Amino acid sequence: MGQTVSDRKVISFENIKIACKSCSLVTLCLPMGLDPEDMERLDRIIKRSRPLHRGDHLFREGDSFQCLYIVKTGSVKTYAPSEDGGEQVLGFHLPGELIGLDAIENAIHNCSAKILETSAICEIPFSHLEELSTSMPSLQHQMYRLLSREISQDESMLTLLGKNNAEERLAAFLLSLSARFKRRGFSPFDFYLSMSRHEIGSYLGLAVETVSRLFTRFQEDGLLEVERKHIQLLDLERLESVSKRTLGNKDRVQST
Amino acid sequence: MGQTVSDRKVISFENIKIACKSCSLVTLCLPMGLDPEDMERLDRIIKRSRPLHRGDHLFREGDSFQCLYIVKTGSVKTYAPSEDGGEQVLGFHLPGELIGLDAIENAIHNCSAKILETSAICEIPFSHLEELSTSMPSLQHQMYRLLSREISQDESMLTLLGKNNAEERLAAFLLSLSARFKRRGFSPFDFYLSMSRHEIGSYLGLAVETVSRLFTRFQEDGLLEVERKHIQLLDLERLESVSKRTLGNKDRVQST
DNA sequence: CTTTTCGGTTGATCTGGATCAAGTAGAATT
DNA sequence: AATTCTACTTGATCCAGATCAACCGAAAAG
Repeated sequence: MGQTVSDRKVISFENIKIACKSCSLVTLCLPMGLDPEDMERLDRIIKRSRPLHRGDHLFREGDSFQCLYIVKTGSVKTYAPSEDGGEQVLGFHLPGELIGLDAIENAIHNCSAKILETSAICEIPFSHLEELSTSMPSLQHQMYRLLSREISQDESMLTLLGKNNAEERLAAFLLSLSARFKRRGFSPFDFYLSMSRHEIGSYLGLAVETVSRLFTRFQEDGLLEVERKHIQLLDLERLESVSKRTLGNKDRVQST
Repeated sequence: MGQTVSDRKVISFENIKIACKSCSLVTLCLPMGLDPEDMERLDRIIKRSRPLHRGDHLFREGDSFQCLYIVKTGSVKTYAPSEDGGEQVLGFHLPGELIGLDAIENAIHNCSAKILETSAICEIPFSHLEELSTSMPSLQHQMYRLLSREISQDESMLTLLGKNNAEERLAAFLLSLSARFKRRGFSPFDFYLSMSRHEIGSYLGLAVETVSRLFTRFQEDGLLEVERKHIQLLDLERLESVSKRTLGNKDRVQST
């Protein structure tokens, strides 16, 4: 109990706490680009929880904002619950991705975050982070970049929902996952979907049935192979072309 | 030429340059909450251009990112152009609102910003701002808040596009404008739309014709009075209820 | 003043994807 | 091993909103 987070001489199986500097995500995570000394200072304020399980909440809409969260392993969804029990999925978060940035403004979470599969999560008390960043220009810069990136991503999502039809949306979604897995050293062609069809539909503004039908069609067209949660992308290039035919692009995939 | 921006003893009609401390937007703009001394320091890095006109670009997608922009008077739209000449409108920006936050990450603008009506714009070199914020915790805090707010706004837009039908979207849009005008000391009931029906449609993921028909219907239902760009909201409460009936809400407006 | 242009409106029709309905198969529970 | 339960799939139908088409009227251009 008196032991601080950074004392990790004892490694227990249940409580793996890897410092940033030895974490494989260091090149795409918050500490990216910090010099060793700064990284050490940041490291000291990060808490590493024991693994969380499917269905656990990191936080709920309305909770007071204390920490930012980073996925170390596993995956997390964020969503805006609506009164009638429904939800709008706002994002799926893979290792190295920051969660909770939308809560800084009024210190209240305005979405909920739920674990999709057993995950390790790093927890960063925001007040400490902010304080630290006043004396660490490189950390401040990194925060600006990450916040800005989140805005860019949301904007491209707005474009996707505003202009693209169902098949374009699903293709773009799969390609985005593929690219993100690739950056993390996983196969970009062969992966497991930790989210349900329903959640994919919500994220893309589509009904479950539409998502299901599209998977079937993509498979018939030879674009991919899907069985339950396991998906293999067979033709990234064609998937790419499916994701961005808005008008006039007549090289349709024939399903005969 | 040797005269600095803060020397404004000579006031010319064409070149009105009001310091932040005497600007009416100070309570909702970037310098919000800064103490007088900090505000003065921020003030010195802000450039105030002569008025820009409808159709002028603040920046275009692909431009290198140098400055953030703040609307002082008038209005601006941001949009993502697509190859085929189309565009996705990403936002409409009113006085006090910051433009360009999505460009920080890779120092390239990934959307374009176009003036909707004659507007005065403040220009803030980001490198200076960032530098200043390292020595001004309150400014850094304000930047975090504004970036976070942008994310929240984009997320509620995602929800709007993902879950709400055409009439809910338009009602929500009008209410958002109304609230923002109100905060700025303008009438929340009676204002001019500086954007075209087409731009509203693009922003809301709807066809122009749908927007036009909805205006007509809302008018028939007594919710508002609209003539060309001039709009009067007659019943904010009912508009509110229109904006959030997703399912089951049966108190439909009868158009008889 | 006349003509053109362009933004907006209105009507008619069409369709992508929602909704409704039924069935299937894995995984969890007994 | 039997029984839920839940996620997913597939088919049939429907409808909100897109698209197509025609027209109108304000404002800009000649």
